[in-house]
Amino acid sequence: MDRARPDLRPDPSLSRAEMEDLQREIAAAATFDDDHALDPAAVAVDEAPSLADGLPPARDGPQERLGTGSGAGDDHDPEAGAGDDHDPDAPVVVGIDQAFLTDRGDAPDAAVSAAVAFRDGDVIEYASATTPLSIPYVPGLLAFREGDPILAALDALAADPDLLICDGSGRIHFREAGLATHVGVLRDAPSVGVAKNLLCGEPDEPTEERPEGWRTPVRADGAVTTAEPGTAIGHAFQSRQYPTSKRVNPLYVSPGHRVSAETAVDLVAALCAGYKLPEPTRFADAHADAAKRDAD
DNA sequence: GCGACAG
DNA sequence: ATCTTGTCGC
Repeated sequence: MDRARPDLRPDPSLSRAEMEDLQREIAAAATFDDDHALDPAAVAVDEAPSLADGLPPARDGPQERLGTGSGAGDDHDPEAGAGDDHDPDAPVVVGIDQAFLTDRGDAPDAAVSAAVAFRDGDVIEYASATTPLSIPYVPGLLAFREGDPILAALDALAADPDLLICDGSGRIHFREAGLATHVGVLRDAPSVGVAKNLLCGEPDEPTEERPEGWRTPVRADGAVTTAEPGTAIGHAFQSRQYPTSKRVNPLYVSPGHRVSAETAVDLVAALCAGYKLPEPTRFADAHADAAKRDAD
């Protein structure tokens, strides 16, 4: 069945009031439960792949990738020709991140979106797309600035995502409709939001100086207008910590769509392999930067 | 009116 | 997010 909702696209030309109304529709269409039995153990990344040798060539030429409806984007397959895939039936996890092109004279600012697909701990595909930006960043309305660019990168990806890891909030949002939730509902794909800063809500416990692996629920506060105060909407998660130097801040993980707050953190924990960011996000971040550098 | 606010 | 070298610590 096709439950994707392309009609709920985060159109940047909407008025602020219309954007907020659309987010309430997104939240209503979203589900913050585990309908999709995604087992964290099935997507776990045990050993962090090397960022150095994992990235695609600086400049991608025409791609002979079949399967995706073509796109305005460049992609690359690092394993082409080298058949060392492990479990071809394991779930595909896609990390997404953006880099930005600004102050380019006449050219408008643009977002360089990267999507990197992982399966059974290995990178199986890279894709990216450059999209002009029409509106500025406004707290709470991030999906209207980065949504279309993200969808363009996903369109350039041949792999079919079983889980999307977005950079930003999901349910931890004023109307429970953050970037991860918006993208997840549009594609009807399980999604999780991973943010480096807390948008709203209140952690159950102080987050300072916590050991690696520590987590605490983030509950709705007065800023979350669509949920009863106290509702668990995500978690603060200490994904990495140095033995001596105590400086790493926790990640703020929340459900995007079709995943519970508990499973969302479990999935992110399983996707972390020694670095602060989960591997799919770490690779998407690096690929977006590389694609940006190569922009002419 | 003031504060708070993902990327 | 972005502008950016060195530098402290494991």
